[in-house]
Amino acid sequence: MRIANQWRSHHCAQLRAADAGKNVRLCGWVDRRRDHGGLVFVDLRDREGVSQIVFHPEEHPEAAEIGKALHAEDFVQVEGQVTRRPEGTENSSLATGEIEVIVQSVRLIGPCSPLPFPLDGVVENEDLRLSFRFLDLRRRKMLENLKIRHRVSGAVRAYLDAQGFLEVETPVLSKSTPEGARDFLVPSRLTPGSFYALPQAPQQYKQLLMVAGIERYYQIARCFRDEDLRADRQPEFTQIDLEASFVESEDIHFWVEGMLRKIFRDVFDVDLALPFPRMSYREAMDRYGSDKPDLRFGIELYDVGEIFRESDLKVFRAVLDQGGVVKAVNGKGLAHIAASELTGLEDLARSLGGKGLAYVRVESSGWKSPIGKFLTAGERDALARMLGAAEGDLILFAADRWDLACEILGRVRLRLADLSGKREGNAEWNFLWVTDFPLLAYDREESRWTSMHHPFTRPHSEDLPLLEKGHYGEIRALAYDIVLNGTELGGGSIRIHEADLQQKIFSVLGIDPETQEQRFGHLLKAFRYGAPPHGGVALGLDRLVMLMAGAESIRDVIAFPKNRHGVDPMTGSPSEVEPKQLRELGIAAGRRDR
RNA sequence: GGAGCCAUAGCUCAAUUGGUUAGAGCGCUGCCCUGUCACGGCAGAGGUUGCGGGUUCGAGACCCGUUGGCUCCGCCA
Repeated sequence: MRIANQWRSHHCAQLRAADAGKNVRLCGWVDRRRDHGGLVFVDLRDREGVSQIVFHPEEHPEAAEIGKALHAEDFVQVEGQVTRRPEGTENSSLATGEIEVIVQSVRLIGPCSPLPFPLDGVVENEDLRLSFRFLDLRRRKMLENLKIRHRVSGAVRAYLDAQGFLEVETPVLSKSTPEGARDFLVPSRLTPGSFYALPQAPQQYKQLLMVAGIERYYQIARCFRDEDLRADRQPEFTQIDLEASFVESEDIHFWVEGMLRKIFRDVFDVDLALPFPRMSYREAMDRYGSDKPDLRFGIELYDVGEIFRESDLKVFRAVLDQGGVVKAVNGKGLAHIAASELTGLEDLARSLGGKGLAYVRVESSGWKSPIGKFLTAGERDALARMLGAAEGDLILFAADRWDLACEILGRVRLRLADLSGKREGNAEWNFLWVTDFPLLAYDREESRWTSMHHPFTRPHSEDLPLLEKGHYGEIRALAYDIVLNGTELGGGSIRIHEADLQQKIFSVLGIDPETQEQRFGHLLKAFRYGAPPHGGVALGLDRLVMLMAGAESIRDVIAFPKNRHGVDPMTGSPSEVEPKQLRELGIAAGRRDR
C-alpha cells in the first residue's frame, strides 16, 4: 500500500522499535493531549491508529509552543525523530507503544472548533450526531462499522463471481408500480406530467435479465421505499440482490449459505455450520409466533385448545366455539415479575388487536390468576403437564384467531426472553430458513387478496389446483426467508415464468387485464419470448452489517443516513427548490398546512 | 394517523413529600505541573429547567395546552 508522499512518510499505526532513529513525517488528528507544563504528549490519530508524539520545550521550543496550544481534533502535520520510549514508559496496549516521535516541527493545518459532542462517549441526541456526521464518523466504532460493511461487500463479490454470477447494474430511474410500498417519484422534464419511480427493488429488471439469458445475475443494489422509518428501515437501503435461471429453491439456499459462510469467514474468521436449518412458515408461527423466529432460546408456544374444549371459562370457550385457538407460553421463573411488566404485556397484546392476555402465576401457595377460579383441577394438571409448568413460572394465554394468537404470544415470547436475559449479549449466530409461505394473504380492511411476498412468486406445483378452485389462502409459495437471530435478513422465491400463470395471479390480486398490460406489459411480453424458469433472493446488506457490527440501528452502518423523519440534518435535505426548477418540470409544489 | 414514555449547562446526568442562590462529571477559558497515555492540581465562565398558560405564599417538580425526541402499532408487494 502506497503511503509515503509529501504529506507523510508513515501512517500513525506503522512505526515500531525497529524504526528508532528515523526521521519521519506524520499527519493526523489530535486524539488526546496531555500537557505536563513542560513536556506535552499528543496521541496523533489517523484511520490506521495512533502514535504518541512528544513536544520537548528545551530542544524544540517553537514546536512546543504550538504543541501546548493544540486542541482535540486539530489536524496537524509533524516532523520528528522516532525514538524508543524510556524504559518503563512503554504502552503495551498500543501497537506503536514501544516508540514515540520527538517533534522537531509541527504545522497546524486544520484547526478544530470546540466539539459539539464528545467523540469518545455516548451521545443520545442522534440528530446532533447526524448534523455533524463528519465528526461522528471519526468515532472508532463508526469507522469499524464501515470497515465491516466494506469487507462484507468484498466477500459477496468474490463469492458470487466465483459462482459465475455477473454483476449488472439496473436503472435507478425506473417505472412506478403502485403495488407494494409507496414509490419515490422523479418528475420528467422531457415528458412533462410524467414521472420516473425510484426502484423499490430491481425485481422486474432482474427477471428480464433472466429472459435475456444472463443466467446468473447479482447486484449490490440501492433500493427506495417511501414509508415510515424505523431503527432498521431507511428510505434508501442496500440489498444484495441475485437471480439465477434453471434453479430450484435448494440452489438459492446453497448460494446464500455459501455466501454467508464466506462473509463470516472473511470478516470474523468464524465457520458457520451448513446447511442452515429449515422450518415451514406454519411451524414457525405455531411454535414461535413469528415468521422470523429467534431460535437462540426456547420458550415455545403450545396449543392448549383441547384442554378447554369443554371448559366453563367463557372467554376461552367462546373463541374455541368460533373456530379460534387458545395458545399458551411458559415464562420459566418469571412468576414474580412486576405488575407493571404484566400490564405492559397486556398492552402489547391489545396494541396488536388482541382482546387481552390471561395469565397464571405458579406459586408455592397455588395458582394466582384472575381466571384461577374457573380452572378445574383437571385443566390445571393438563396445562402443567403440557407446558412443563413448575413453581415460579408465569403462564400466559392468548385466545383469538390462529394468526393473531400466534403473533401476540410471539411478541410476548420475545419480551419474556428479555426479562430472562436470554437475548441481550447472546453471541450466537443462529441462521434459519423459513419456507412454504402462503402465496396470498387476505387483507381484511380492503377485502382483497394480496401477495405475501410479491406477485411474481411461484406457487407450489401441487397447490396449483387450489388456485383453480379459488382456495387462495391454502396455496403455498415457493418462497423462503433467511432469518438471523430473529431478524429477517432477506427473502426470495422461485418466480413465475409463464405469461398465463402470471396473468392469473394478477387477476386474483384484483388487477384487471388492462392495468396488467399498463403496469407489467413489459414482463408479460418478455415471458412470451422464451422465458427460462428462474428464481432468486435479496438480502438486506444494512441489516446484515448491523447485526455483525452489534449496532442497534442500520443508521450506524450507513455513512450518511436520514433521521426518523427522512431528513438529513447535515445537508438539510429534503429542501425546497427554485420556482424555475418547478416550472421546467411543469409541476406545482403544494405546501403542507401548519 | 394512533398509543405510551421523555424534555434541566455544549455533552451525559443529579436536584427528599412543591421550599433559600438549580448541582456533578466531561468539554470550554485562565493559571500551575518534564514521562503521561481517560495525566494531575487550582480558579472561572456557562441555565428564561423546550415553549405558553394554570394551581400555590412558593413550581425544575403538580394540572392543561403546545413543540420536539424516543419506543411501539398502522405502513414497509
